[in-house]
Amino acid sequence: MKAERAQYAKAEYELAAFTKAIAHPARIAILNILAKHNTCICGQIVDGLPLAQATVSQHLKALKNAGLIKGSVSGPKSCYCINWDAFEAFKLGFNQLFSQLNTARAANCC
Amino acid sequence: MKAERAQYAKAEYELAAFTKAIAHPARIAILNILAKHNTCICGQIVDGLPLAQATVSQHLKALKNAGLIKGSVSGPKSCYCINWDAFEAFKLGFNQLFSQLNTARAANCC
DNA sequence: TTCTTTTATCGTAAATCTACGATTAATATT
DNA sequence: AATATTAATCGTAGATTTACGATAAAAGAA
Repeated sequence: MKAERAQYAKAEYELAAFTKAIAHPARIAILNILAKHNTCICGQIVDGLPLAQATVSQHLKALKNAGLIKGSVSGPKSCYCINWDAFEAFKLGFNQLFSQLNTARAANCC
Repeated sequence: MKAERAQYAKAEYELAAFTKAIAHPARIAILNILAKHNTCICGQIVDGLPLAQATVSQHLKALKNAGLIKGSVSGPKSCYCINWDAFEAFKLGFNQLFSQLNTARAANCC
């Protein structure tokens, strides 16, 4: 792999990180579960997924690292919920990047 | 790896596929270039990226496979442009999945 | 204290991704 | 026809991701 010798724009890195975090059906399913509850839920996530507990924990970690969910662990229980602010930030970044959408579209396109 | 024994919702697969396609700064940079031109551009993409031609071609292929860009190859030249319809579809799916955003947010959250 | 429950972490195997140089393919150009 | 240009494809090395079982940790219940 190339030694990351050149760069992209900051916004590009950020959007890539965000989309990478949700680029897996299991993680989207987790977000769905959290969104439906719209409150902190403790456990119950593993039950709704076709994955081993360790794997779900791993996915949760990924989502948390990306800032998409918030979680408070207290002893044997963990509570997770969606970090809506992060999603709003993403929405903004996404729209900024592709603001042309819904306005002008190329007519002379393939 | 588990033998994919269980599934997620169709919408979850689709959104995951979409986000996976743009989960890389190089591919977002490509989309940016295309969005700025807002018309078919032939080549010029490699020049704007810190990657080898083969790698860029690979990324273009990924974007095309995901349906995010359209491309017409004619001999030694290739023309690419953004498939805006796909982006609108994504926007829809994304908002569907997280429609709670901007409406009710959990007060009793972590 | 000992057991149970819940979840994170460790170690690891297999799959996928990312990058590259080299080559091939398809046209233009000379 | 021979050469040059442009971009796709091939083969491949190394990194990352994804999944799992096993284990550890943390706290409540017995």
